[in-house]
Amino acid sequence: MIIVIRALLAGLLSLGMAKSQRKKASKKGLILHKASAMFREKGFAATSMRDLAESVGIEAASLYNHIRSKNEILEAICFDVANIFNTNIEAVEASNQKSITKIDNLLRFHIRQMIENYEEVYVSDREWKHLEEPYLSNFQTQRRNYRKKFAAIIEDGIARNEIRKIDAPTAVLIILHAISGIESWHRSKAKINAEELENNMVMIMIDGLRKHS
Amino acid sequence: MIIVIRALLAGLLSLGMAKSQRKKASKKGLILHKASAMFREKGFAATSMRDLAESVGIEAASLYNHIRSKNEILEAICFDVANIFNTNIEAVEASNQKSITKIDNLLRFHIRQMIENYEEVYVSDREWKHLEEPYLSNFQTQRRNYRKKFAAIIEDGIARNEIRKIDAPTAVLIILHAISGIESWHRSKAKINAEELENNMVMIMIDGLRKHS
DNA sequence: CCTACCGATCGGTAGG
DNA sequence: CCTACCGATCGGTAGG
Repeated sequence: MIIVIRALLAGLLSLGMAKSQRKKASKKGLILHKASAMFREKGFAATSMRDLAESVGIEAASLYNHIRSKNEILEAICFDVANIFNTNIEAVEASNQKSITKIDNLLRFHIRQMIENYEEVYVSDREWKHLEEPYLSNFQTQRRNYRKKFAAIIEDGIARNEIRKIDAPTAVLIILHAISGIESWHRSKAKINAEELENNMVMIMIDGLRKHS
Repeated sequence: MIIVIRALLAGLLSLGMAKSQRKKASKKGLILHKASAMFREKGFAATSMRDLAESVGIEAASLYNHIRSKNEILEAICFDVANIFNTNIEAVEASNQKSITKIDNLLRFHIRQMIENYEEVYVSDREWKHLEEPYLSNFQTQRRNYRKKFAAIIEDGIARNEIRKIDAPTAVLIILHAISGIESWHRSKAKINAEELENNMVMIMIDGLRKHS
């Protein structure tokens, strides 16, 4: 239990740190960050340990002084990100806010994570299929639980008459995937800035496209 | 030009056919369909030609009597899907409907394609990064153009006062990614049926989550 | 952290 | 469509 909390805090801290700090913190941290960038760019399966070693600036064999295997790298990335989101949704759940505000908060947290912690969040979202057992099942369970919590908040909002009558799991699906669209924004040199992007996304998701005149 | 039109029609026809028909049509068709399923499940890079051959029921070497290379398979899948969506958006563009109706149509077309033609659409959306030049650049250009056309329809809706004042490219980003969320629905044995899913998605995207009482 | 190297597997070809 | 096989590259280890 203590170990879980420590791992969670470590994850929060390392991902909250500025990039330079995170990199300098340890060689392992540098490896994880370089790996995130390469896994996002080329995919986990298409990234070789030799590719990764080159971007870190050492020989492939030397990587194994810091990590046990290629899969361990993916595990570290995926579970760090999962911990961050789990911690946040628990805080939001526990707060005494209106449902629509809770959703607004979750939305903005997701968007900011996607912008500030881009490579890791992206990899966690798209490459987790390459995890091996028992990590794969563990991750899938966490994912399912997160969505259930999110859906419960929406259901609650419907019951309180703050949110229109929709299928909550479908709404969660849409929201989570919509946010992953920031990937394209991130890559396209952003015509609009991060704040505008966030406000636009929240507005579209919460109030929709149609103008109610 | 004639070749382009033929390829386009062939794509439309083969993807419009029932699965049994498509499979029987040719061994190449069977290979493409099995490849779509495997590329979706494991990713392009993690799928070997030996895996694919086994699922088709022949030896790996025999695949090369029907296709030229592993990459050619990905090209066939990606460009078939791209053609289908390009053809549709051109038809929608040319129609004389209200902007909000055009968007509704595009949304429903995407959702239906994602449901009926799941493996291929998914692969085209997530695995195109593994295309090689010049196909990669060609595909990216088609993608960019599609989004521009979609954004132009939204801009038009804003100008006509049918759509609220939002950043159109951001809206396109959200919409396209939101729809790819159907992947999760598809895999999760659907608590709600396809029609309900479609209506829920359209309602959420067009009118938002918040209830305007 | 490196050199040297392992067995396994990859995409693909030759020849029938 | 198969058997037999190619060179290249993979993740990872031994030993220093």
